[in-house]
Parts: sequence; structure tokens; C-alpha cells
Amino acid sequence: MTKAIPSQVEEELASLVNFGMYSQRTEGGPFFLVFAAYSLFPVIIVFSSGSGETRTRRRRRKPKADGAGGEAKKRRLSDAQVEFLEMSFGKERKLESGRKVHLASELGLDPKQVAVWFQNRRARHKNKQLEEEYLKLKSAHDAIIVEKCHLENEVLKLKEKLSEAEESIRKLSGADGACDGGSGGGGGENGGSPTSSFSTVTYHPLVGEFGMDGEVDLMYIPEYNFSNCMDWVNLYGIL
DNA sequence: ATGGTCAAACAGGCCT
DNA sequence: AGGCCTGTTTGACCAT
Repeated sequence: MTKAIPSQVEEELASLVNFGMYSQRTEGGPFFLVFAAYSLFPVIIVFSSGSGETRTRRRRRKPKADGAGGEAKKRRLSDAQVEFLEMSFGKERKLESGRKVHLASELGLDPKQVAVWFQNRRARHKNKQLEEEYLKLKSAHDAIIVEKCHLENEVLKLKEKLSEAEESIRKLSGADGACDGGSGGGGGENGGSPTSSFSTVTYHPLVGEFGMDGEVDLMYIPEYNFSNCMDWVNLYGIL
């Protein structure tokens, strides 16, 4: 039985509520900045679409007009009302029937309004949690990318050292090359060089040769095949 | 004027 | 059946 409030009641409530209705914007200053970050997170869309993708929602309604033909005005809650509701929400996020009625009478609101406020508040809370979760994952991801870059640099340095060492060995063996006969086996044409094994490594764009398997499924791996770690750094604006 | 953001309100499906 | 969740619409407000 969650029917629309009769228009008379609604008007009375509206007049009760009306008193500080627009003070929130005028006195609140740039409070909208608090919510500006909400639009930053495509991941939130991914999260939330996961549970509801099979639903089909019908298009809908005209603005509600009461029986007398008047327009139902949307009215903001006053600062005091919001503060009270926030306190209540802080104590308990669910709203059982008795508390709803009590809150409504305390605030001079319709119980339906209180219920709607709690619903919307829970939704905002959830969005904020998702946002925080996303930021945590992102910073973990960035840290891993940086780590990967460092490790790949280390690999490059080690490769250089290795080829220098190989060069020295070649020179030394060239010096007594007469002894090398024709067997050549061990070294052979691939030089027996460990570098060849490096050269055949296929680098995963994210985990490289270090295979951080446990982390992979947490990450977004793009199609683009990055040639080196600096591409990642540039892409993500890290370092 | 227009476009963006936010909260209030609504709609429809799901859950208990 | 009633409440909750999620997505959407609407209106108020602000910045440009």
C-alpha cells in the first residue's frame, strides 16, 4: 500500500517543510564538490550493471499532478531535516516501520518521504563505498605497474651485464681459438647463450615475465600491446 | 540560454 | 504484502 499521498496532505506537509527549503544551496557554498567525483568512475557502472542487466524497464510517467490539476512541486528538505535524517542514518541504515513513522512526525514529513530519503541515502552510501573501493584498487594497480617497471629495468641492466660477460668470454675463447677444433658443440651457433632464452620470452602486457598471477584478475588488461613500461606510465600518469 | 550536477521522487523487479 | 534495490525521471540550482 505505497500509494501516492493525497494532495491535501501533501500540500499541508509541503507548507510545513517549506520553511528552510532552499537554504541548503545558498548557505552550503560549494558543497556540490563533495559529489563531483561521482562522475569519475566508469567502474561503478560496470559493478552496478552486473546485477541488473537482465531486467527490462518500461518507459514511463508524466510528472505527477494532483487531483485539482496542480503540479506537484519537488521540494528540498531543510538543513535541519537532513541533519536529523543523517544522524538517524548514522545510527541505523535500515528503517523499520516504527522508526519511519516516528522520524516522519518529528520532522513534519510524510513517512513515504522518509522511506525515500533512506533509500536514496543508502544508494549514495553504496556509490561512495564503490568509489573508495575503486580508488584502492587503482592505487594498488598503479603500485604494481611501477613495480613492474622497476623490475623490467632491472632485467635490462642484467641483460646488458650478461652480454658484456659473453663478449668477454668470446674474446677470451678467441684468443685460444685454435684449441676449439670443430666440435663447437656446447657454445654452438646460438652461442649457448642464455640471452636467447630471454629473447624468446613473450611478455604479457601487464605481468611481463614475472607472472603476478594472483593479481591479474583484478586488473584491466587493454588490447593494446605495450612495447615497454613507459607506455603504461604515460597512460596512467603515474611516476 | 544551456548544460551539468544533485537530491527527491518514482517505477519495476526482487526478496523475505 | 510490504520493503528494499536499482535505474530512471524530474526539478532546482549553479556555472559558463
